[in-house]
Amino acid sequence: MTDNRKQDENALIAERRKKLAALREEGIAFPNDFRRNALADELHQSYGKHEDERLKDDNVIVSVSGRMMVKRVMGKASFIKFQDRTGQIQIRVERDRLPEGLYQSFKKWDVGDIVGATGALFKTNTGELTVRADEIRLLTKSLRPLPEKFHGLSDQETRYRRRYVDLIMNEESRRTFRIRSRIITYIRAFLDAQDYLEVETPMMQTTPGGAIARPFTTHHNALDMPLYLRVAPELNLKRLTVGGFERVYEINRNFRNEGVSTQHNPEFTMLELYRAYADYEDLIEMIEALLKGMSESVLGSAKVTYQDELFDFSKPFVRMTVEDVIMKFNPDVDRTRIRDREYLADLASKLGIKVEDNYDSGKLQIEIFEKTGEAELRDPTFVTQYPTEVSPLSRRKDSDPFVTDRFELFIGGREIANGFSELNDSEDQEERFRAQVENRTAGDDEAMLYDADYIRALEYGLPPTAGLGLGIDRLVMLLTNAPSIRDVLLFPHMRPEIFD
RNA sequence: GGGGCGUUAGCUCAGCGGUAGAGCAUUCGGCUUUUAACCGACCGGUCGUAGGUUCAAUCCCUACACGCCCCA
Repeated sequence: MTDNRKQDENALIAERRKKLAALREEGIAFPNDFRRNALADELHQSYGKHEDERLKDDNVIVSVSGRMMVKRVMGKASFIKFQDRTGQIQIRVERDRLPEGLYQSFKKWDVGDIVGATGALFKTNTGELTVRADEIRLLTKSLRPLPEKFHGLSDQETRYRRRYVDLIMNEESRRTFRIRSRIITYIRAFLDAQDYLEVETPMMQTTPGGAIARPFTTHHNALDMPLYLRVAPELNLKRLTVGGFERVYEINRNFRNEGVSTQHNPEFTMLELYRAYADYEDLIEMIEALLKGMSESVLGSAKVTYQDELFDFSKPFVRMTVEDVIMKFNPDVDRTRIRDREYLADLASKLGIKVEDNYDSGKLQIEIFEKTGEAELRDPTFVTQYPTEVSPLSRRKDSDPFVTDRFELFIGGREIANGFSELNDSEDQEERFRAQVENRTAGDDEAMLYDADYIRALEYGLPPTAGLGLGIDRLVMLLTNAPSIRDVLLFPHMRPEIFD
C-alpha cells in the first residue's frame, strides 16, 4: 500500500514525505509538548501601537504557534507568518540566534507546516509587529502543498469538498461560519431570556409529519422496521406544549428528500418554537425584533446588503395577505372570483401550472401566489391568511375559515420563516389529517400521514399556542451575503468524489 | 428531469487539428528588515473518463462522470 501510494503521489508530496521520514529518524516528528501563551490578534491589540524602542525596553517574550502561511528566506535570516485562530503574526528567524544547525533545518520546512516559536516582540522597519525567534520548532509536518499564496483557493468544488483547505485559505469563509455560530448563539440568548426551554426531539421517526415534504427512509435492523428522518419537529414540540412546556424551541436539522439547489440542501437547520397563550401576530412582532437585534448584534447594523439589495430590518416589515399578493402581481384578476375554483384553475393553466384534480381553490391560490408573487417580495414581507387547504396544522381564522391565522416571511423573494396560530381543536385536526390522507391516496407523496398519537395529545388539550419555523441557513445566507446555501454549510451535500 | 457553461502542472490560469505553456509553489544556488520579497538555474502533465472522425485529437463529434448557473 505504501509503495503504491508513493508511486501515485506527485513529486511535491513525495518530497515532503521524505522530510517527514527524516524528522521521524531524528525522533522529533509530531511533538505535543509545545505550549503557546499568546494569540496573534491579542498581540496586535496589546502591542500593535507600541514603538520598536518601547518593545525593546519592555522585552516582551511570547510563545506563538500556528500554520506557516508565508516564508521568505533571505540568506541567514527569514520572515515567516503564523496563522492561528485569531489571525496572523510575523516571526523573524535569524540563523545566529538559534542553536547550531537549526536554521539549516528550518530552511527545509514548508509553507503549511504547523510551527511554534518563542522570542521577544519588536517592530520591523515597515512597522510590522514581529516575534524575534530564540526558539522555533516544527510541530506538525504538512504533506500536502497549500494553494498558491496570491490567488488562494477559488475552485468552488474543492472549496466545498475540502472545507479544511478553504478555511485555511479564505478569511471570507472563516468569517461566514463565525457569523453562523454567532447567529445561533444570538437566537438562543434571545429565547432563553424569554424563558423558552430548548429541547431535542427525535430525528428518526416512525411517522414523519409536521411539514408537507417527502422524507428520507431508513431501516432499523434489530427492530426490523422502517424509520423516517424527520421533515420537521413540529408535532413533537406541540406534544411538549401539551405537556406543559409552554415555551419550547429546538434548533436542529431537518431532512427533506427533494432537489438540491443554491437554496436547498437535503439536510438543513431550522429553528422551531412554540409559545402558549400567543397568536401569530405575537410571533410577527417577535421576528421583527429578533431580526433587528440579530443583525445589529452580529453585523453592527440593521441594514443588510445582500447581493445587490439593501434590506433594512429596523423598519416595520410589509404585510400583505395571500390574496393581496395575487392581486398585486396579477392586476387583471377579478377579486370577486378569487376563491372560485373554476376561475382559478383557468388562471393557473394560463400561467403554465399543472392543475391536478384534487386541487381546490386554496391550493390553486397558493400555486398562483408562488408562480407570480413569491419571487417579487423583495423587502421583508409578512404574507398572511394562507388558505386552510394548504395549512393542515394551522388554526382557522375566526372571521374567515377559508384561511388560517398563518404567515410566511419573505426576504429577497425567498421564504425565511413560516408561523401560525396552532390548530388546537382535535376534531378539526382529525378532519385535516383525513384530507391529507386523501391527497396521499390521490398520489401526492408529500401529503401528511395521519398521526393518531398527535390527535390523542390534542385531545388532552393544547393551550392556545403560536408556533414558528425559521430557516437558519437562509438567514445566514442573508447576513453573510452568500449566494448559495453551500456557502453557509460547512459540508454541503455533494456527490461522492471518485478516488482511484 | 431539461438547457447553458466548465474540467489543462500542487494552485491560479493561457493555449491549440501537427512533440504542452505562464506565474506562484517545489528542488538547487545566492541574499540578515521581507510584505504576492528579490536574483539565477532546474524540475513538474493520463490536457476529467471512454469511444468516434482524422495521416495526426488536449483541440472536432458522441456518451458518461463531476461541478457551477438557470429552469421545472
